[in-house]
Amino acid sequence: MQSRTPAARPGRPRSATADAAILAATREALVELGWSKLTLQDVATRAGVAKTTLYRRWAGKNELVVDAVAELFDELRLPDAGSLAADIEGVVLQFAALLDRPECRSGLMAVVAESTRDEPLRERIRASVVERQKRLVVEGRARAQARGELPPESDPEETARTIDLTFDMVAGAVVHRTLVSGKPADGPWIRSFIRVLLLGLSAPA
Amino acid sequence: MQSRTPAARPGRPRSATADAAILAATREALVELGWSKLTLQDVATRAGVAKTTLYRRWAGKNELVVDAVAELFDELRLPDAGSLAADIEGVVLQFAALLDRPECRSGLMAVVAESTRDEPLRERIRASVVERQKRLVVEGRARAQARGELPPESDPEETARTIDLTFDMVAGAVVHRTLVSGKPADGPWIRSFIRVLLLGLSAPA
DNA sequence: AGCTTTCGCTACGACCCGTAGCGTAATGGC
DNA sequence: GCCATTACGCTACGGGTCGTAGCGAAAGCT
Repeated sequence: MQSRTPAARPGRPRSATADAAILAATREALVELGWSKLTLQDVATRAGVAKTTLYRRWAGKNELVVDAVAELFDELRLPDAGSLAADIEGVVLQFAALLDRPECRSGLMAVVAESTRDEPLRERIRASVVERQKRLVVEGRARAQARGELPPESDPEETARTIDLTFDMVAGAVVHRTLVSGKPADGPWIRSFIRVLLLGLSAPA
Repeated sequence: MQSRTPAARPGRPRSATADAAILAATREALVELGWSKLTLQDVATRAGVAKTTLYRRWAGKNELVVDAVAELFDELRLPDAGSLAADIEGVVLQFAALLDRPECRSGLMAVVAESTRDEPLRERIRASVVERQKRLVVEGRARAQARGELPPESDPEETARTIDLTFDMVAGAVVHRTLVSGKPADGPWIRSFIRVLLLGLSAPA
């Protein structure tokens, strides 16, 4: 994602091993210390590299944590469970498991908070974390429409709005349940959530 | 909320004026600096008090910011607009306006992130911010059931679960839309959100 | 008055930040 | 193989914040 110049430059290339060690050390420090007490000094020591190496690759703590957390979201997959409700349940279970990991809990919300006053950081989060999640919504929605479980749409703008709305409702509810209410997004909760999402609050129990 | 001892202690009482000045200065610093660059040094100077006074009243930055932000949530009211959809729209509009204020954006998410590794802080947020919002859901739900817009429930445990779910879905969606997706929770968005919330995604357009 | 608590002020050691400079290691171009 | 170029480890630095301690003065309660 850095650019289209994989190795066009002369000179000694950057160590990919160091990159992986630094990101792993960052997650380790997030687990033990949390975001606010995490220092680049400490991360460098854990990773076995010099502090200056960190500053050569990342602008600061925020960018480093975004990259470290973003790797976790690579694991998200959309299972084909046969029905829309089952597909959503599968994805949300994975998402809830991610939010259960301490390196994700403390890191993700912190950088989102920072991104409210840092537009480049917001864009970095959008590209490496949010977009990866939203793609699952797009695929799941396409499948459901093909199965006739969701009403089709013709207007592309209306479709984009519906996808955005669905994404904000699903991700927002799970995040709020987990991090604000502080209760687990487990199977029973997810199923009642999906019922409301698909049928609405007005539907009888 | 501190205890049942309003002025039972002898000696010089704490200055209520200083309290208000400190909380206002905290919000001002949040707007100008954001959470991560906010220092208690700076807040004390803005408020015209000594730094040591801050440490006598608050354990640290997190607790101070929670109290400063919590005051903003006092403004939330549940208007009686005649229908459930209109009531929700009124509340969500207020909530979106709150999240539009920079002192709220940067402060609220940051302390929520911190609360993932600080149980007392989580409880402080729950009591002074979350509970205040949830009460709006409880009232709105009661009104809607009285009007016959929502199915009644007999099991009190089931009722509590439904209220929690509704709260997480509403607050989560608005927060995610505003802070993660970075788009405004304006009138059109709110109305399409309410449609899905009440009728579900399966409902035809 | 006398007691108690708060307040402003100063000072302190500890820590982290972000950068600079140096010598050395590793690679690509010739 | 040689050289230019870049990455790396290391050390050191000024500047800033943290959280605490100690002091004398101020302000309220009884």
